[in-house]
Amino acid sequence: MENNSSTVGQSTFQTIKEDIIFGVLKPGLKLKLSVLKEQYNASVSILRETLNRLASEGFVEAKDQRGFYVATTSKEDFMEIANLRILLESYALELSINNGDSEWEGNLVAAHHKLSIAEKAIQKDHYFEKNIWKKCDHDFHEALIQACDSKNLLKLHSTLYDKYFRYEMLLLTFQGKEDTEHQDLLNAALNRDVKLAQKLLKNHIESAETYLMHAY
Amino acid sequence: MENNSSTVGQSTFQTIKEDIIFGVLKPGLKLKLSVLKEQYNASVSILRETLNRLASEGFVEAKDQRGFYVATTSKEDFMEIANLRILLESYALELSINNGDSEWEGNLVAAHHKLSIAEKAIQKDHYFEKNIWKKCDHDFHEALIQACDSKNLLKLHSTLYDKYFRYEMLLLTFQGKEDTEHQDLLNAALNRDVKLAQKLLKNHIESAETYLMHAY
DNA sequence: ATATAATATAAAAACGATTATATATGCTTT
DNA sequence: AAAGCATATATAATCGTTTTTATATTATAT
Repeated sequence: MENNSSTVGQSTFQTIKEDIIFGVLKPGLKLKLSVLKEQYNASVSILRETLNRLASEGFVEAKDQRGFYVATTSKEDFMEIANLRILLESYALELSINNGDSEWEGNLVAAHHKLSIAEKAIQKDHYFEKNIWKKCDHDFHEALIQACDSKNLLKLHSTLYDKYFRYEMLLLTFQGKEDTEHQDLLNAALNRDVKLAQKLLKNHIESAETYLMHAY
Repeated sequence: MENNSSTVGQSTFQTIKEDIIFGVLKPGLKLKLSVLKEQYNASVSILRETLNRLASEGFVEAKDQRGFYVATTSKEDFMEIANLRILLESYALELSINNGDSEWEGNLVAAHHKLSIAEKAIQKDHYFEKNIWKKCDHDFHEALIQACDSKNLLKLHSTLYDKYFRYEMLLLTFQGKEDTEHQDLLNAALNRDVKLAQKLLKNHIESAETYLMHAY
C-alpha cells in the first residue's frame, strides 16, 4: 500500500487513511505519535497535521490533551452513513443524469468496463488486491454522478463513500455476489431513467447494508 | 472575536475560522505563515495544523508546495452550498419532527425565543454584534434538527451552515427583514407538519439566496 | 531584443527539541 | 488497610530551526 504523492504530508495522509479504511488500523486504536513515527517514517509535526485532517474528516477522533484514536465504529454510525450516502448519491445521480453529455456517458461505460473486469478477477482469485477493486468500484460510482455539476457534492460523496467502504472492509472478507447490480445501474443511467436508477442505487446500497448488519 | 478554548490549537482554529466566515480574511487572500504568526500569536506548526483542518473543511485552499489561501467564492459555489443545505436540512428536519420528544420541543422554543430577541436587537441597534445574532440563528436551525438522531448529519449540516453563512456575511451588511419566517417555521415544527416545515425551510433559504445573488 | 539558463531569494515543508499536561506509581497519614 | 496527596513518567502540545522547493531576477547567448 505504498504511496508516492508529491509531499511527505500528502503521502502519509493517504497511507494512514487507507490503513484505517482497509482495517489495518483497527477502530478505537490509540494512535501514539511515537509509534506512528516509526511505522510511517514521518516526523511528529507531519503526523499531527495528518491526524488533524483525518480528524476533521471523521476517520480519527482527537481527544483534547489526550491524543488521537482511530474512529470507533457502531451499528448506529453505519446506518447513518448508509442513509446519508443514499440521500446524497441519489440527489447527485438525478442531477448527473439530467446534465450528462456524451463524454459523461463514455467515461461511465469505461469505468463500468474496468469494474466488471475487476469483479471477475476477484471472484476467481480470492487474493486479488482489494484496493484495486475498491478503486474501480469507487470510480464507477463517481462516474455515475460526475455530471452533477457540484464540486461540493462530489467532495461530500467521496468522504461518505470511503466511510461506507470502511464498514464493508471491516465486516466481511468479500461479498462477491453483486452480479448484475452495477450493470443494471449503468443501463438505467444511460437510458436517463432517473427514478429507476435511484431505486437501483438505493437497493444496491441497502442490500449490502442489511447483509453487513448481520455481521454485527 | 477572542477565543479561549483549552489548547492553543483549538482557539486559533476557532478564531481563524470565524475570521474567514465573517469576512475579516477575504476570499483568495494568501495566508502567509510568517504573517499569520504575528497576527494570531501562534507558531508555524500550530498554524499548519490549523490550516490543514480548515482546508479539509473547505474554508481554506491548500495549494501543494505553494501554501495556503482563503477559499475563493463564486456564484456557482454559493448555489451548490445553498442546494446542499436545503437537501440535508430538509431531510434532517423530517427525521427530527418525527422523532422529537418534549425536551426537543422545549429546547426549540427556547432557541427561537433567544433568536427573536437578537433579531429585534439587531433591527434597533445597527451595530449590534453580528456574531451573537449568528450564534442564535445557528442554534435555532440546529435545535430544529437536533432530534434527527444522526451525529454525522448534524456535523455535515453544521459545516454547510457555516459556509452558507459566510456568503451571507460577505454579500450584505444585514438583511433584517425575515420577520415571521422563523416564527412560522417554529409553529410548523411544533405542529409536526413535516411537509409545511420543509416548504418553509426551502423558502427561507432560497429567499435569502435570491436576495444575495443580486449582490453578485 | 528576446529567450533561455543560472542564480538569488522568499516561503513552505519537514524536523528535532522543549514545555506542559495527564496518568500511573508510590508514599504518607488516619 | 484504605484514601488522599505527592512525585515520577509517559505522551501530547508547542516551539524554533533547518532543509527543500518554487518563483523572481539577472545575466548571457543567439
